[in-house]
Amino acid sequence: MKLTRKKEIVVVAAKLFKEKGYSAVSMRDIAQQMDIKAASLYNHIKGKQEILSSLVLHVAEKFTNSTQTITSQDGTALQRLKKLIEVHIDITVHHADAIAALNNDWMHLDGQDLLDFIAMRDQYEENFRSIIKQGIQEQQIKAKEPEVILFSILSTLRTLYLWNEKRGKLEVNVLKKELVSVLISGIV
Amino acid sequence: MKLTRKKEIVVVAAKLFKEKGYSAVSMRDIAQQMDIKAASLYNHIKGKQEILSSLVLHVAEKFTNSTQTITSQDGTALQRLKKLIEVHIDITVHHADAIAALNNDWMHLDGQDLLDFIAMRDQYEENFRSIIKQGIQEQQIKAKEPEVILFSILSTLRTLYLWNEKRGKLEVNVLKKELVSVLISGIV
DNA sequence: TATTGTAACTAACAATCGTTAGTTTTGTGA
DNA sequence: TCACAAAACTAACGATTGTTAGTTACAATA
Repeated sequence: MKLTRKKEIVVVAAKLFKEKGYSAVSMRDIAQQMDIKAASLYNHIKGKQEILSSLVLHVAEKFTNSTQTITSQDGTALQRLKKLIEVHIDITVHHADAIAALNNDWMHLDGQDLLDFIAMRDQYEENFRSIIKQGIQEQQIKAKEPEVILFSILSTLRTLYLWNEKRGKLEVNVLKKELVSVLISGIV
Repeated sequence: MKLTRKKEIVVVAAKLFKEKGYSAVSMRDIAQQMDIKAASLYNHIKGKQEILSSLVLHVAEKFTNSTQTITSQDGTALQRLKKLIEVHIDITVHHADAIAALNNDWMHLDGQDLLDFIAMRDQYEENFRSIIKQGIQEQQIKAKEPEVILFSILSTLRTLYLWNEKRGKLEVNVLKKELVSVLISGIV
């Protein structure tokens, strides 16, 4: 595996991107965090853009593939929705920093990477939307504005990465159970 | 009102910050959008930092004051929660761009501005948390983990600014009603 | 008309940015 | 021990950053 050092860079960069955003983090910042000089980074990566795109596209694929798998399998809308929330939590717990970049820095991708990202994001949303519409049609889900439901669940899931640190003692399985309950059944 | 031109700058900057983030927007970008040169901006503002802080602190105060007012008034937890959601929607509709900066660029504040912001944010969250705990105590709200409930509602409200453009045809009052329903009663 | 304040301008500054070229150190396998 | 590749280094580049100094255009007021 020659990839070891490159991955190290990406992981370190992700942590810095999460704190200050892609644009506010310099190559010298990343290098300093690794105790090397900025120029040395270029022995392992092509440039700053490559760090961002490996970071963002990799985790974007995970999300898109997950929704794709779920929508292609059997199940009621509610079963699918529950599965979707759980998968989202799993990915978030393991890739919190990358998700920060996905949420906040995707617009700094360029060229084909940007197009690819947008395509994946749209497909992800569309899969999510279809599950909700299916649920409304099957009368498992209230006939509210589908976009309001989509938005409120999606916002919560997307921001989960911020909250993961403070999660602390809360077990992942407890979090899954509670969040599924809150998002689906409400709080009253 | 000598403030006219300054406010113009802040408004223009806010729109740019929303698209690319504070760090990726240069003073020359802002100036170009106003059809003047970058140096001319300094006839009206002290620097880039001042743009950010007027933007962020102003709207942060609105939020903190709102929750403060609500928690100081009479009402059940659910009534307060409903009011909180509605107020949040109102502020978001009128200050979407500033909220983008508040969400994504607050960490680029410096000195006292940063401390003030964090204090307001903490106070806001604490007010929110106390309402939920009150609701659980009064058995109006399910005895779930308070932090999970707080987090899921707060995430949705904080990300609302992103969704405000796509809201389009949806009336504000309809949005309020639907969102209150979804966040409190769930979707089933 | 003369004056004054506002708001624009040009030009330039030091600092920092991502990146490249060329060189030296380091570790590994023959 | 020697050779080679991996990975670090120094030095520097052109571009861009936020900002300052000094000057000019223009409108309102006295």
